[in-house]
Amino acid sequence: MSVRRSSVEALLTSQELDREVLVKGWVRTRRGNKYVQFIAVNDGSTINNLQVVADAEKFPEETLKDVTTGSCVSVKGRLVASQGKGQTVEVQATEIEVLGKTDPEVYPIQRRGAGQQGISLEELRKIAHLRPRTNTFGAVLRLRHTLAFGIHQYFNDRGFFYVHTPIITGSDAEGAGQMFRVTTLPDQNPPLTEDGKVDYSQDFFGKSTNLTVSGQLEGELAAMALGQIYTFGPTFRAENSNTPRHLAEFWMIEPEMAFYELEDNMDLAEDFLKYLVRYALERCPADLQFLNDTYDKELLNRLRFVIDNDFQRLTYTEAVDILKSAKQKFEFPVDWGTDLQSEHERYLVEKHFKKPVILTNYPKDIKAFYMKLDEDGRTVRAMDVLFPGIGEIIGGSQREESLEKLEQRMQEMHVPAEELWWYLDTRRFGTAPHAGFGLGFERLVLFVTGMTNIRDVIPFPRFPKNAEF
RNA sequence: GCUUCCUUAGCUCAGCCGGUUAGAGCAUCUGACUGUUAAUCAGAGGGUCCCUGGUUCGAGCCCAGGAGGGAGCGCCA
Repeated sequence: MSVRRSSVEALLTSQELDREVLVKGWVRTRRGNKYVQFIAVNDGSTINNLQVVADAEKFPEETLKDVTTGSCVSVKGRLVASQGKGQTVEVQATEIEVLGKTDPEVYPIQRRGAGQQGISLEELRKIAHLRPRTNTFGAVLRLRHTLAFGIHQYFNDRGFFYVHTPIITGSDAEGAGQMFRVTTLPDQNPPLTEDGKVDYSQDFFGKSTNLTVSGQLEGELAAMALGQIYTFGPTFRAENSNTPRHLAEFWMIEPEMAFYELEDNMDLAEDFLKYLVRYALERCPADLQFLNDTYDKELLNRLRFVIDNDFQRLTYTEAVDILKSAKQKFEFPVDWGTDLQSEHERYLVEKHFKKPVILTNYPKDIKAFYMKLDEDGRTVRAMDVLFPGIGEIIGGSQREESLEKLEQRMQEMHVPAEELWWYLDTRRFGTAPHAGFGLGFERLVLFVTGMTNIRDVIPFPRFPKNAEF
């Protein structure tokens, strides 16, 4: 009778010993002597490896020769209590088949030796197709999955509906940055209009189209019918941003809620982030422990701290006062009316309050047209959630529900109202107070994994001058 | 886009004031060892010193330009 394949995770946590098992995975290391060989096998189900023990005499020399770091093997054997000290169980192999060989002279991911640093994260970026086979990227990708799943879990449990907003958009008025053009017109000699410009009326959609920079405007449409919704999809920014916190292609979560005001929005954002951190701690303890031990000894403490403490809430105006009376000297001056610099945000989060901060009620001139004006007419009901190390993780606001005020803001900020006639219709027909925010998914993964470069928390990062793989 | 730093073996890095044939650890290969744990021990192979040009009797090292990468800043999530 044939034995079903077990995952490494299932075998390592199994209470049923002394039974026949089948396991398949990739070889991390092999060591031993001419009599006994130890093969560390990993199949991605867990960060931990399964130790396969092979009596060298029972296997042809050619077989064991091909069991090299990076090769793929299928092993049948007996799951037994380990005689060695490093693990509780191991597999005594009876059959080993090499499913895929690896030339160790060429395979770039080799184990590192004692006291060695090993391959760097920068080097691994050049081999992004193989880096999931490392402990680090296995841990990061499992955490990424877990967080994505947790997001759906959170919203589904609370009656939010998942809405798919378009990835190709016909409006370039969203104002969230440079966009990538989508076209099927030929690169050579595209059709031109009479005044010599490219004639997009002959393009696929009959107009100029781009990749989305945000699903928010469409999300608002859905919220004004379904009540509370969220989007979770890819987002594209053609900005030439060269930092460890920006990608040209990233994933964003954008909840939008009818009848929510700014306070409700903040409550949701804070509860949501705490839920996700807790979710990751509960589901991925081994991966987080590895990241904590390997990269950042404060990671687990920081995650627990976020769960256990209220976020500090204050207005932009209060923040400016704190910064102005701060003893620290800033490279850029603090002035009411100008946007805060990274150094200012970092001071508030990392030095002054030493906890996540929610800044609200920014001056209207530095925020988007759709944010609701405060009574005083100077500020808007915006909120930014600032986290240590990564800065703005969430940006959101209560939306302007008054048609007249919204139209006036659009005029002031030169947003073409005719292009957004459909957006304005929500204010024209049964408008309601509503609010929402955007969470950068990779920034969340950055925070939870303790990685320091956003290019290391997405499988295949897209950034200026880089679209390999 | 701006500022700044970096680029030497598969990887992580040394390389003196510009001076013969460019080094180490790990990895890889060969051998030894009957239970290893980032195995150990012995040996071997492995280099377009990022590219182009210049200065010099002589350049890994100095100069100029270019490419790639990191970090900081801007833009933002």
